[in-house]
Amino acid sequence: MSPLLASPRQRAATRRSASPRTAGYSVDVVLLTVLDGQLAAALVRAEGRPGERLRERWTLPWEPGAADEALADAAERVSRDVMGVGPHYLEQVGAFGDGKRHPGTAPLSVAFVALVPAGAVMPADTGGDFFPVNDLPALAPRQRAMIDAAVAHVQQRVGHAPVAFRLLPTTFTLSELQELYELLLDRRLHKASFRRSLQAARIVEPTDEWRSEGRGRPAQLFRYAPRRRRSAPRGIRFE
Amino acid sequence: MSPLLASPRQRAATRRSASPRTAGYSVDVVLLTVLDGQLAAALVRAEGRPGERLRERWTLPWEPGAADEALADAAERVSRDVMGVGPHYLEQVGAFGDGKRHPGTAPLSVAFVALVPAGAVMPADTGGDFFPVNDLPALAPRQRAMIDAAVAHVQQRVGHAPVAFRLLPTTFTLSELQELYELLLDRRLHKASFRRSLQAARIVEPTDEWRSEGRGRPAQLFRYAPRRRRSAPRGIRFE
DNA sequence: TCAATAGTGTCTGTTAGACATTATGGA
DNA sequence: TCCATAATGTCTAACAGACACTATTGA
Repeated sequence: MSPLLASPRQRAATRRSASPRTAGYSVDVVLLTVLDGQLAAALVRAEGRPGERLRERWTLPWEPGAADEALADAAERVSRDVMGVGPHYLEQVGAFGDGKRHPGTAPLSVAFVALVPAGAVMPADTGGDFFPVNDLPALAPRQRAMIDAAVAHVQQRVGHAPVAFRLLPTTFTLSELQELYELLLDRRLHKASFRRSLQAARIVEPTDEWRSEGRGRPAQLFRYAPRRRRSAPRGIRFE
Repeated sequence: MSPLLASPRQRAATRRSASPRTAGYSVDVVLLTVLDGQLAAALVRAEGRPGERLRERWTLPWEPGAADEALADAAERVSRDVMGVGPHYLEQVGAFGDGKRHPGTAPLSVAFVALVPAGAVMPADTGGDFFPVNDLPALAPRQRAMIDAAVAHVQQRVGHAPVAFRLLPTTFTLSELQELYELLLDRRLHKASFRRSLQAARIVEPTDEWRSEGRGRPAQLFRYAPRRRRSAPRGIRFE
């Protein structure tokens, strides 16, 4: 079988089988997207070991770590194997061990979080699917912990990094953007204040397109377009 | 030699020598404190390999990871080996690999940051010292990266976790607290506003002690005493 | 007394949130 | 036409920062 003809799933499975360059850790990627107004994570079918019963089992996409490679390169490859294209946002979440079980035999896993724009489709040959993070199938405990940490990671960065825009298509309405912020922050936001802050921050620009969504006035579409703007934050936040 | 009589340095060195439970990663700890108005990190003398020249070499305190142990437990033990007591604050920074060299042979290192109150003394038998993070001796590239990331980690959390209070003695003046915030945030703060925000947050309480520091009016000493106070942050911060 | 630092009261500009109003489409 | 949603103007309370002032010590 030529590697050029292998599906992403086959390539990943080949890589996961023991190789000489394998080190004692795995690189796991939590691909997050928005689905039906909820955060959802990509899972792929776990390898069925010989003798294992047939119930469907899922796992985070992962591959064994190589001793001489940058962690982020491995994570990007894992992401591309799942979605067909590289992620728009990829960041390390941390290392997980603590004796919790993992599909691989590695004692340690390095988790990454990748963001997938809402509506992006996972190629069929990936053999995976997106699951709402609040309604996940049974997973290895360590992978469950990595998903929780990835979601917390994104929530913590939503005010300091353009994570929300990586979860939206290139154009979007301001209501969609606000709903996403409310989902990530888990609290309601004031519409007028939200738009005032957006305008002051100068990180979106209007397009000349409008979208009519059922009843009501059509909404203008915007795109992410951060402008040079340096403003030291005022005050301190104690917590 | 009985382990009960061994110094922390000897215990750590014994643990670093290859053991059956060793996995393919190391646990490195960046112990930060405040020294002369600057952030400083703890370094210990590197093991002199046979045939190596005599120039003094330094390394972050570390030990090899064990396959069946929680990462944080190893990091706490490393911290205790350096300072004699467990740290008041310990948090994982992330995993570092990327081919950069490390004193050990591990392809991967998990970095932790620990905070040490200003003025705490490192036991003499540790064989280590604190170095200002802006004036470090030669270090393995991976450890240099871990120190940089640890400092950035603390700076990012200063508004959301009580990291500043872990870098101060149990009692302190409000001017000392403000100077520390200014050091961590790298910007000047307004005195009256700083104290108003402190009062509103109710995270310090006055003691009945005062300290006279050379000339000028003596300052009242405060202690960290967070009270139940839930206030959702207002607004969003775009950046 | 002067100098230096701690601590506080008052004023002002900015901004988050409440509220109301207009705009513009579909049913 | 009515209804739903977009978009925006106005008002107010909260708050950050400027400034000035008092308080209390050592030199």
